[in-house]
Amino acid sequence: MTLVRLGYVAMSVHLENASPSKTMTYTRFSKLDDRDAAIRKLEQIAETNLHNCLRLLRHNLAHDIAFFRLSSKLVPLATHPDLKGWDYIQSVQSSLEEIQKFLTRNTNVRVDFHPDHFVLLNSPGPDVLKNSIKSLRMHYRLLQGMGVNPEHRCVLHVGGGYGDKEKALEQFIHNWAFVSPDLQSMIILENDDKVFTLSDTLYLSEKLAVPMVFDYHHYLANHTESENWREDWERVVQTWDSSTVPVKMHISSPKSDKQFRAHSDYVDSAMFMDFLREIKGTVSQIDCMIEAKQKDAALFKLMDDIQKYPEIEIVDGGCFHIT
DNA sequence: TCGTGTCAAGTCAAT
DNA sequence: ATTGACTTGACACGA
Repeated sequence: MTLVRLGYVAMSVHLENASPSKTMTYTRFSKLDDRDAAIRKLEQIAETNLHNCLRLLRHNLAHDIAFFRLSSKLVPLATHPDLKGWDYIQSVQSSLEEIQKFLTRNTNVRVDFHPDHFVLLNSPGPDVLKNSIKSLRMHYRLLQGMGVNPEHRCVLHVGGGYGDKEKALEQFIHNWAFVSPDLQSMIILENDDKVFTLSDTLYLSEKLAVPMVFDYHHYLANHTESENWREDWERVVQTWDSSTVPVKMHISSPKSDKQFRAHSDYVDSAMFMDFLREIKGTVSQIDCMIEAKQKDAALFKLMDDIQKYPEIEIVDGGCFHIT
């Protein structure tokens, strides 16, 4: 028997006016004459985002959803070079504490981050690496501010291929040494849909002792003939052995045959069931992050779709057993 | 209030 | 060498 919890990404299609990603672009910021007022505006936006984030967590609680990806755009321009010295954490301290209170009361809730795709740890460019580390530091501070243990809370892809995949993998290992241990401990790695397959990512995960997030959709889009995810599944699970959080994976469905890599509105329940039948019993618990255009609506629909299967025993709105 | 264009980021394919 | 696609949500602006 395996306990499965479903989660969704950053924003709700049901909760209105609750964006956690409101922003101000640098172009607009730089056009404002009063810099102090502009920074106060940024702080207001950040507070609104964090407040909406808390509203989303409450919405999730009301629907028994205990797994959630936080937006990486909570604090606009936090890592911009022109805002060096801005103590953005201090400015949103009270909002972070509100979230901390919520998470302290609801210790079963798992939150994590997936930084935008320009956070690249295997880049051969020193500036790209430096900016990536800066962004990771922001994620780390936000987690700390929310009272969340940052360990294994941040999903990254391996990065760019740079025309030589083997070299790019070794570049990751090389660059890893420049990432401080506290940031290293925050990271988990995911196979991607164009360059780094399950095997590639597993290689890094095992070498660097970083848990691996298996993305089934990416696997379908990007794997070699010799690869069969079932053969590697035990190794994926083992990368989580020393973690304090359960095994995590990503679930999504192709938009179409033509746009196979793009995310569909909803998750195909038959495909999901096929997957679950293969892995049931191999782990006691697995958290599945649903990456679908319809966000929480896709989660609700999937819960609804799978209840008809006899091996599924619904626990609550976002959680079930498979036997 | 609706649709269209712009904004950020880095990589990569195309020209 | 430069440009545009890719991706995604939000904002600016004009109708």
